[in-house]
Amino acid sequence: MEVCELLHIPFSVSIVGKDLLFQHVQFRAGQRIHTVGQQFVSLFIVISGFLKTVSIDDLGYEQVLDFPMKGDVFGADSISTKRYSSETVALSDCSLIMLPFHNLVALSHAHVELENVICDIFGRELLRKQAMLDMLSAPNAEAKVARFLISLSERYSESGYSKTEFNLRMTRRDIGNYLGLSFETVSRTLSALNEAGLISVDQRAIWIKEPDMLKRFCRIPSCGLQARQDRSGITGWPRSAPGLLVN
Amino acid sequence: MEVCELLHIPFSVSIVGKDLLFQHVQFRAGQRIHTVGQQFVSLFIVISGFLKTVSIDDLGYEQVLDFPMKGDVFGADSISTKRYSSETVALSDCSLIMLPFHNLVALSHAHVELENVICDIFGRELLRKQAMLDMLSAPNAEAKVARFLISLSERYSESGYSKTEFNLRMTRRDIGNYLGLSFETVSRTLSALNEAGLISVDQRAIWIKEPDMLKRFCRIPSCGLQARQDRSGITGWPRSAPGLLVN
DNA sequence: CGCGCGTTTGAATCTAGTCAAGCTGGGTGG
DNA sequence: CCACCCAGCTTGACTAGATTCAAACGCGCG
Repeated sequence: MEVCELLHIPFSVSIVGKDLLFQHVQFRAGQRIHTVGQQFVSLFIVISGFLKTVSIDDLGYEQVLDFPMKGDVFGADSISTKRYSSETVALSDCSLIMLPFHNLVALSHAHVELENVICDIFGRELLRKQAMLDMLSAPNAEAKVARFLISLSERYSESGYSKTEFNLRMTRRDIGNYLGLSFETVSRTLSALNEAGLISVDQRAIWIKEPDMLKRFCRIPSCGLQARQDRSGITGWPRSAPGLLVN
Repeated sequence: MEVCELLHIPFSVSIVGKDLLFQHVQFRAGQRIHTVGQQFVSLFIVISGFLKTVSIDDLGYEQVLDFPMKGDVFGADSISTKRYSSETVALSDCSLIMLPFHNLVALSHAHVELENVICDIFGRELLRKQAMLDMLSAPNAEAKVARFLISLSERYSESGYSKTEFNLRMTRRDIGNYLGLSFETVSRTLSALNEAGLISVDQRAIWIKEPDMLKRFCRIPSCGLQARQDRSGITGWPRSAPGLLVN
């Protein structure tokens, strides 16, 4: 079953042939898959292409929430509200599978082995949000951008692309909005990482030259400054490794 | 059924009497409910008391994720990983209900009307994370703290406490870590809001004097500066209300 | 009473935001 | 085919706002 394949979950033979329940849909770059306020009907799985999902508050301010790509599920954050709370736009031509949530629930009734597929989808969504929190809570701009690049790198490699060379599909502005930075800062930070020899940047093209170095930047700011989390409550110490003190 | 009551969800008579499946547990202030790496067995519902959940990365850096209180469910972010990815500590004496996840799943098999209880729990968790993202993505310290206070206020009022007068149960340091600010900035910002007459602060005691004013601070910085989201991509315009432009 | 933790407040520093100017590359129309 | 345009990107200069370091105060507790 194609769906299971994309999600990397095991599937049993009993459900082979149910593919017809879920239809494929194609979108061109720039098209909107769903909009805010629209009634929630289905989840989407990305087969190919790149997208961005944006929440828009009552005052019209936008906040980029995610950049779905191959194998990702989106729309899950609207399950509880029954209406989409965000909109997602195709950044490139892309093809998706629609998973009408109703069908999914029905299927999981009929096939007990699918029970945890729903849990799994939710779990993914939670992990996704957690990852985003990690980026936003990074100590400074360098760490945020570094984490963003590492995260992209890992997701690309999971989808079978190169882990070290890829193209950014979104604008600096989108990245900045996503990370809570101005787009100038994103641009400057990329230049700085380039200058430092950790990566190579040419417009949208990224080449991660020193992944390990870059990973170190995810925590420790460049100039040897303290990481921001030093401020965190050290309540609950000592931890398992008593030798390693964060301060 | 007490569980349903706490979660504000309807319950049918068919499940009355199943309470015994879920046991109550008490904790004293400072005790740890679960720790990182421990095997995931159950969710917890807060009956009374206040807690904080903290994630701890491989380097020992802490990040406050949540401050659960009456009616909140915690532990849900560990369902997919099978191990707790965070730890939660009691900030005051508190009593909880344990919901062994396995039992919950079994129950939902037996009683179809419970089907969406699980969805509901996940939905709450997603909304919680979204709320946290909103705070972290706020344009500046004032907005973050204002949103934090408003959010607390709403949660208190949902639990039957006063919406305008309450005690902070966590330290400035915890708040700072949660919001991505230094604890000095938190303290200063509270003082500034106090000075401005919007709230009254005395150590842990908070009194929200001008809720509406405070809510305005959630978006618009004090000195009439631009909101940070101005930077966001304005891709996808025009929106439904073409008159309202964010810029 | 004195110790320690949490809090407040001050002063200096520095990061990231803002404003502005110039560059690049892709697409359009003359 | 070339010139133009425009959105996106880069870079510089200045500044507002947050962090850092430091000192002092209040409060609870042994």
